Amino acid sequence: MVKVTDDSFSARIIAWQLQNGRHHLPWQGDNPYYVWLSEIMLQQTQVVKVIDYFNRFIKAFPTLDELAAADEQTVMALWSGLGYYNRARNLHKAAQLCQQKHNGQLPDTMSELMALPGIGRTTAAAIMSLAYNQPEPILDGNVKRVMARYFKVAGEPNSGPTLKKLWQLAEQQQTSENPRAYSQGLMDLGATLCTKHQPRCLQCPVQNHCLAYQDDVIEHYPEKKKRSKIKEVDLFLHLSFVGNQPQLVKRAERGIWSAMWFLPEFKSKQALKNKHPQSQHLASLKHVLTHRRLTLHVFTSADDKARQTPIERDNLVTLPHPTALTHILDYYDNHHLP
DNA sequence: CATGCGTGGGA
DNA sequence: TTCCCAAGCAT
Repeated sequence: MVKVTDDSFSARIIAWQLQNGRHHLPWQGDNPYYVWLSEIMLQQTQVVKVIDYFNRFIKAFPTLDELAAADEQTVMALWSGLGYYNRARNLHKAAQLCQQKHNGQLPDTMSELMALPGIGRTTAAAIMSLAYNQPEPILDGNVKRVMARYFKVAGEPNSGPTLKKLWQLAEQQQTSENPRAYSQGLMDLGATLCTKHQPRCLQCPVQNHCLAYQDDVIEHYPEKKKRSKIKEVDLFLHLSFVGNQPQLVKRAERGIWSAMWFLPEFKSKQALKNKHPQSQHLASLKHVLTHRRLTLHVFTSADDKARQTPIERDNLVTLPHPTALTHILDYYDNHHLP
């Protein structure tokens, strides 16, 4: 079955990856723990942002064993600022399950991987191909974009029928030749050449057979994602201090910033005023999430405004907290220091 | 199948 | 300013 010339899609992707792809990302290699951790961090997040978090994380937890042995607060604290915090909780749970069920190792089959919390088909397939070099097709945002253009796949990319087509195409193109380079190549291509805006088609290794390129409709594929309506939400928050430390409470297990430490929240201004009659309005800050547009109405006690030193934040290093907390504290410092 | 779940950067 | 979305998954 030796082909003299292999002009297939996968062969071109692999050749391009080996020559032009990324080879020095800190998680690249055959360490399944590194690959897994990076894949979780990279869900809906960009590489440039993940690198620092990844390096800090493996410094604190160099192995799966050490992650499993850590307490959840420490794990989540290292996730602070990265968003989608249930990823961190699921990661920690999954590490403990690996110890209970898989002798402390990350499993190497699709079904076992997908049985772990936080791992779906794409993440499992990424681990299979990148860590174990097994031929398993991935379909992340990059691959969806590449496939949708190359094969001119119409339809909203996350709708059932379109997803089915894209998965079929991903399966058809999958190769057993060099699964690691192939998966990495698809992602590298999507991230560096086949970008959403201004794709660099002239440098693309599969430009010759790309249907969207041939018809000059690259910018129309894939279709735009359907977006659910963003709701406006008002939060009423109370900022107080003991010494220089902001007083925080752990949020509920469900909802936005679940189980994260934040300012005490009230259902209304009236409820806040009832509990803290002396408090005064400090500011109303906007904070936008994917599906919510938050207005953070922050109230603080009059006496607090006499503070002359910056807020003590050392305790925040070990407390899981959302970025919004940092923004509020920054605002306070910027308006109350001499 | 629709919705919930962060954040920051680019156009 | 506003919109879009980046290596998705759970419910």
